[in-house]
Amino acid sequence: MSESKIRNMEELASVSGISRPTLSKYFNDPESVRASTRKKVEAALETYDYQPNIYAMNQNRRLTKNIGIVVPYLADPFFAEIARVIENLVIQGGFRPILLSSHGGTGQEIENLDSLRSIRPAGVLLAPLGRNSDVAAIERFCADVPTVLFDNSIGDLGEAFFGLDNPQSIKMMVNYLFETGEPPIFFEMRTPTNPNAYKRRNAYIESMEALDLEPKLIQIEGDTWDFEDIGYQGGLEAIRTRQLTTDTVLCSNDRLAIGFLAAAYECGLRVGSGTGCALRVAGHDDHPYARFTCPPLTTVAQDYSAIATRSVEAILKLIESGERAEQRDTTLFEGTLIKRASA
Amino acid sequence: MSESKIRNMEELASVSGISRPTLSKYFNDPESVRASTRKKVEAALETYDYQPNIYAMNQNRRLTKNIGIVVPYLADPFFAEIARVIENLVIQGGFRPILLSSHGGTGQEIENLDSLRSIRPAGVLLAPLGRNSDVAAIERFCADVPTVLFDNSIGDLGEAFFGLDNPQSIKMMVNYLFETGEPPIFFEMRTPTNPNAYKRRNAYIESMEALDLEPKLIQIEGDTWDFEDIGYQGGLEAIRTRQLTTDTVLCSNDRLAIGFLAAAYECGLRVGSGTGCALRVAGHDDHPYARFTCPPLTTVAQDYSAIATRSVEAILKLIESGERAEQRDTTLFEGTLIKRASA
DNA sequence: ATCATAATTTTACGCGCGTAAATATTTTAT
DNA sequence: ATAAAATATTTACGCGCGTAAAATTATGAT
Repeated sequence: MSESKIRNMEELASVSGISRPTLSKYFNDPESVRASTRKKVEAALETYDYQPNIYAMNQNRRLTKNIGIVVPYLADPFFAEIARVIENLVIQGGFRPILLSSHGGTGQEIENLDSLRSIRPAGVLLAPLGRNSDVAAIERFCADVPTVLFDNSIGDLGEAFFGLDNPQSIKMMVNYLFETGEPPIFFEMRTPTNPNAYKRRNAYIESMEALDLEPKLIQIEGDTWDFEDIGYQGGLEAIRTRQLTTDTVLCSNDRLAIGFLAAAYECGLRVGSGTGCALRVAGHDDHPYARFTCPPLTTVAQDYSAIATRSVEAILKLIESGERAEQRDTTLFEGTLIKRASA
Repeated sequence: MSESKIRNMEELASVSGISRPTLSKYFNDPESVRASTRKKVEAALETYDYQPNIYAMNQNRRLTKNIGIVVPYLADPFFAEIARVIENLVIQGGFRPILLSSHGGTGQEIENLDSLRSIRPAGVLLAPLGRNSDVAAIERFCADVPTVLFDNSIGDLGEAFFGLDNPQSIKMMVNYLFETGEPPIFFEMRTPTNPNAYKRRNAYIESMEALDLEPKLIQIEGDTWDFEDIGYQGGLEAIRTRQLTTDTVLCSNDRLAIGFLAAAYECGLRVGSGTGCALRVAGHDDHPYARFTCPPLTTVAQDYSAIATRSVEAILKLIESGERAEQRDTTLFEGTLIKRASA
């Protein structure tokens, strides 16, 4: 291994005996050159340690190998996890993932899209903020860049959408709670930041009415992404002002539930389905920490992996075909009931 | 706003009446041109909506405006939080953050560094995996790229290091626990992935000996980054096999503590410092969720913000000066005791 | 008004690679 | 062996911008 550094493709061409245009072709897609030349190139690459200048490459290519991934809030382990899976799939697909978090802010989301635009990505996977998204800005972005939405849909923006079937999952949970005890009251933010939350509220109401039960909502204030704290504060308030008209609470998501559990604990309410428990609490999403709450949280698991896989497949297909989808492919995955000790 | 799209700097030059080299200078640093020209450029920019091609810029600049940020595990909210703060500071500094997670894997860490190398960053902020890091690879990287380490130091690699003063923080916690009850047993992984853990172990032993107490360790197995699960499994085992020779447990970090709390709950052990409690549990790091465990977790807060701020300052200074540090600047911040209900 | 200084413009070249067209070579089929 | 098809090479140009040097213009203090 002489390891003499090579500065550009020209030099690699001379030492490998392969012409520069062919090398260019090789780096664009190794399969596009004859097997014998591929071998020669790879042999040279092993002794000479060179990699093409990514800026020069991308400046001239019609399409970069970049795929943007935008999530609303990376400090939320749910999004961190799904982003991790997506990143790996993107790399496997031969592309370079660019992960950006909107940190819960409209401005940041737009900046992220602008930032992505400036690197001319081949495609983008976007989990939008939802209610706080600048719809017009996203629409413009989707017009310019092939974009697949996940987790959270906005109108019919994007070439495809993959997410959870909220009506199904909430109905499943409501029915389960009703069958095993008192019907649930629904604990949520009054003005949620995210469309899924609205769908869940509506699904709760419909599920209750289908059971001939009266829906009851506890709607707490809060407009940040500190859901645990919002759930905690709101939980304290709800408990102290005796808003709990039933012993069963269904939280709109696990992070709210984690906060609510902390509030219940502080108020001395024992949570669980066993005897001696004052309250049952269920969440939604199967947050990575839901297994470790006290008691462990009954919830609905989203199929992370399916959402990630299908989203990546969709964007890769779009990129490969070079065309836009004739019609938006919307796929909703069913949730799975995860029974734990809390309800 | 005619909004006629402008394709390159040449065109902007003709419509703005400013020469292209001056425009180039402006985009490199708006402050470097005369105020009157700056105004003209910005006026043109408002009507013509143009932004320089980032690839062409970076191809020719000596230094890009990219700053890499590498954290060991982004699904850990601690790193997600600190990364978020760092990202913002980097943007404020006029640079473009590139956030990468090593996902707990040596291979990924090296890939991240290689990936960063290929985009020729002006500097890198690296929180290494620690024990699992490929030290030689990181050393080579540091030789090529100005790098500041944080959270976790490796030998004396990097131009600077900012992290927690583990001996101080652990001693503080041990003393607190001893003064308010029984001395703590130390709950940790046998082969931690991270140097801080070793420092904490040693600090625990020294702190106990300083108090003329016998250090006791519970060392559990596990080599992944699923600390909650490791703490949970290890906690179950420790409780069931009666390894707890005292009623006070100091966990090496909050994520282990979260798992341990779940185990204690499952075993029916009431945690807290009040009467009727069987166990006191303390953690370390002030994890974002530590406030919401049941009971809320007594822990040591790291000064996120100081670590982030100082790290960014250091890398910006290095970049600006264009020189390497004469000697490594190592700064350890003191932890703050956060008293909650768990101990 | 005068001059020294600072900023800008002009001109020109280079960065590393993509890509197209024409030509040459290799592979595959007959 | 020979022709047809596939692949590689040669040549040449362009991408959008950084940057250096020299010439020009604007600025600000006296």
